[in-house]
Amino acid sequence: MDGGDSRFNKASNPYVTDQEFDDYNNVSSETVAESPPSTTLNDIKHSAKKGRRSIQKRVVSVPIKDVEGPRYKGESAPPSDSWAWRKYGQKPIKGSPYPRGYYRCSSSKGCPARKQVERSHVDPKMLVITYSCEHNHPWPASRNNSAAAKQAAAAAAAAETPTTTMTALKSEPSTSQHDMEQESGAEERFADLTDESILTTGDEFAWFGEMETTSSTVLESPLFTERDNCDADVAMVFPMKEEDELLFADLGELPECSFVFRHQRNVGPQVGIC
DNA sequence: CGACTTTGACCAGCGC
DNA sequence: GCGCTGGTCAAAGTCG
Repeated sequence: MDGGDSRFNKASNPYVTDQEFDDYNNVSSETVAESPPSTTLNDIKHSAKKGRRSIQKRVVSVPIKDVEGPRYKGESAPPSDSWAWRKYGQKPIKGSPYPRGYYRCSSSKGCPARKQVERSHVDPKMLVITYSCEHNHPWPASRNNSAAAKQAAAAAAAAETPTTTMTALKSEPSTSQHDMEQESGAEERFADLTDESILTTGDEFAWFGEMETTSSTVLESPLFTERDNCDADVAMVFPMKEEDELLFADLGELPECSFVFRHQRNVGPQVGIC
């Protein structure tokens, strides 16, 4: 559980607070079907309900600015990615003063993707979003069905020269991150990205090319990383442009940065830094 | 009117 | 086996 510190580095990541770091160490993310319970992770055990499904989880921690939208007066912020999420429950969580909201993907019928949104009890300014999806679940083919996606596309059209930074870490099972980076060339792949670069990482992200001009939008969905299964790992960070902030103002919170953490079998968590 | 949120109840897994 | 807790369901209410 100590690997990945270098990636989850507070020194290099201004948004990683002690609390976040602690949260990461405790509940960062896990693959339920594969998680080696070497430590007593109560939160994980309770939240994962392992054995129920073969699901994978991913924790995204985002800073909160003004998350309270007109319809969202609860403790937790609404989803802020490019997919439609429907809230289906809310529960107070033991040990946390903030309730946890349960959201289900409504971008497409039968989409099993879910996410849990809760404020970090140690840092109320941070929002912890836990994505989960069933293993081998085929993600919806068309993500433009959602209204949010359409608005994102509209924003994309408005953005002339998007400044997009993308950090993608796609791992292969049983490979170290170093090997992974060398093999996948993730860094090299994006090293020479320019403002006009089309962000593509293969078929998995082919759809992303359609949305790559959404510059400012922080896309942080499981849909983002897997289409055919939940094995890929991606951390993406999109700096927010001012004009885009205006465009997205009525969509609720669009955090400037997000961090996608995930444990690998032998790698540890990944982190995207903006 | 449809889509969504809210909220209480119910169910299932886990620890003791 | 029991109690605790998290996750989900479903009815009712709200909003655009």
